[in-house]
Amino acid sequence: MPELPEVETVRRMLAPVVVGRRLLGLEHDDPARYRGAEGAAGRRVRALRRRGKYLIFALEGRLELIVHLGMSGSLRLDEGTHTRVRLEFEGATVFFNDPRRFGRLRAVPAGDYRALPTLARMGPEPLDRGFTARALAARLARTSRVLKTALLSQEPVAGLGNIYADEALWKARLHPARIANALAFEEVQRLHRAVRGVLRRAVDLGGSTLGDGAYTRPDGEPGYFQIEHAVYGRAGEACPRCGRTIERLVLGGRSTHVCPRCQRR
DNA sequence: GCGTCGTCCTGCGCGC
DNA sequence: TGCGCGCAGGACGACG
Repeated sequence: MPELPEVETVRRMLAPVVVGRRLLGLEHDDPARYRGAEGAAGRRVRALRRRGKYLIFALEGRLELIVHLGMSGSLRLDEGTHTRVRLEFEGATVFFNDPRRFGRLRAVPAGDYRALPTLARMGPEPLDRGFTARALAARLARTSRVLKTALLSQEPVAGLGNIYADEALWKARLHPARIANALAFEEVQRLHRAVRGVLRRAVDLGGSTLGDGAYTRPDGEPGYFQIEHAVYGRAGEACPRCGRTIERLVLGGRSTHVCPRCQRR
């Protein structure tokens, strides 16, 4: 499923194709789901940005086309079997492929994210220089949720989904059911390092491509970070750090993977 | 204001 | 082989 590394990979590949080009039109057959996205048509793309898991087409006239890939969405340069939206640019067509229809497209005035509360409340970009352990600690201190749920909310830090939250917590040796505002600063520092390390490495490898959800890059090629997953999707296998069997539990309704020895409550 | 839970949607794997 | 069921997942609105 597309999280920060996958969305960043898409952004890097798509930017040379669309930036500077005019979005001529936008075709879809689901007005309820993609309502308002047509307002983006006719405008030139000034930049293609990413904020957390959101792709932001910055258009002329201070408008933004916001794309969230949901759990199964991809932006492709070839038509797939589940194309939901066709974005016609000058000289190129981009296909929004989304089997499970969890993805969203929306045109909004630049910076006006009232209709997108998660984007409006989004925490700092983890790979930015300004993202420090202190900043993470301050945001974790605001909530009494368990760590896993807190991280998935996008509020302590942007861009983590189920895969990278599990991987980062394992790397930081923190149990996902720990209470966010009860961490020692030294533990927050470990989490801060782990989040950045995991995401940087995943961006370098083009993200994760798993059988289910089947994220691919715009050119149809897979990412390779799944080969390095330590715990996600590996219940029953040996922890790569200590050899203990990895367990699967459910937190906040999401499957969660832990090493019971490395990650103590 | 905060946290939790149900809902959206569809492909896939499993059991019968 | 074929059918039906349950699960997976991110964001968001409803509710307590």
